[in-house]
Amino acid sequence: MGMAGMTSIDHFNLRSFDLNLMIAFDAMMKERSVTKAAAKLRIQQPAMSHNLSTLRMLLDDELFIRIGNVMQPTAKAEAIAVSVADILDRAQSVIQAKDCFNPACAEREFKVGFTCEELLLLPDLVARMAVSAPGIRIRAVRVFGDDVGRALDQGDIDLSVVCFPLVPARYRHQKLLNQTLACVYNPDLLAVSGAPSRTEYLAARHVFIALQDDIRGCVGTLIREAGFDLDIVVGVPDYMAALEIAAVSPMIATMPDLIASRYASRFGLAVHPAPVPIDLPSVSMVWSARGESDPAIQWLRAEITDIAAGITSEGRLLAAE
DNA sequence: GGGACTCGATACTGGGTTTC
DNA sequence: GAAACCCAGTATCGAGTCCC
Repeated sequence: MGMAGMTSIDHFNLRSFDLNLMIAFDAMMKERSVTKAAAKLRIQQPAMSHNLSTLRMLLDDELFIRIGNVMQPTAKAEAIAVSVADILDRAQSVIQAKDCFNPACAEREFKVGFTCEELLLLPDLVARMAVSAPGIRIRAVRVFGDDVGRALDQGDIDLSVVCFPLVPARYRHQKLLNQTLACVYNPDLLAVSGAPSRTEYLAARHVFIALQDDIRGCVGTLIREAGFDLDIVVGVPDYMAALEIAAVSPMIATMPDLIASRYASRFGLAVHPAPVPIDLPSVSMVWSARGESDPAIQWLRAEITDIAAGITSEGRLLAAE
């Protein structure tokens, strides 16, 4: 055994350290299974097991402990995981750096996760690409909560645009847009003149965006937590459906002001600030260390940031009221 | 409780590469 | 060119879990 006597990290240097072990470690952190990590790296399970045992010897730590069917990382594994992922991302970017990203001639598909903000940013992004980056394709993916981090880790998405405030510290993030709460309704169907009073708002029937199980959705839940009990009749999975329902029914649709001010006029709907004191979380962009160093993703981030800045500078219909 | 199944670890082997 | 070494493969075992 060539490494006989090499029992701790004190006894090796980078010259003797197989950097593939870092890839193995990273795969274990992401898959939490020797078999799955092996499949991910396209090697057999014993080879992966051997990699793990080598890592255990070199780092003088169990690194992963089997608990049930899951290989749980130890405190030491957790402590070094972010640094290892960062090193691998940087190495990848160095290797890819010679292919300097040129959007005008690049052929690439980006996978972008959205919780529900694609209507705000995607149309402008696609319009820009049609002119300046015709070889770029965008695949929008629906993501929620913890799925964002998982999808970023596994490379299922290149970056994500989210509207919830909790972003794990290991990911980079940037605030794109502040938003307030708006309500829209068809003035021909709902007996409200001008901006609805709080009494009128609370007395109305409502349609909300409900992306998951609860008919109230995130916004409806915020409103209830603020002490307002609304008669929510319909929960729909997208803004366009809510707008269409509000257009043909005597109902109020409540949604972020940026969506409302952009799309309500197409349905002949009146737009006003929602008369409930709710602070909506801002819209943020989240990406991993890979997105930090990948020139292509850097370009995409810059495009999205620029579009968001344009939306902000256009002025806020509701803020002006 | 016991059998079936899953999954990780270990022993051994063979192919490819490196070193002398 | 032969020996040493490295790496990943197969075969097998044991521990844990699931399900009847």
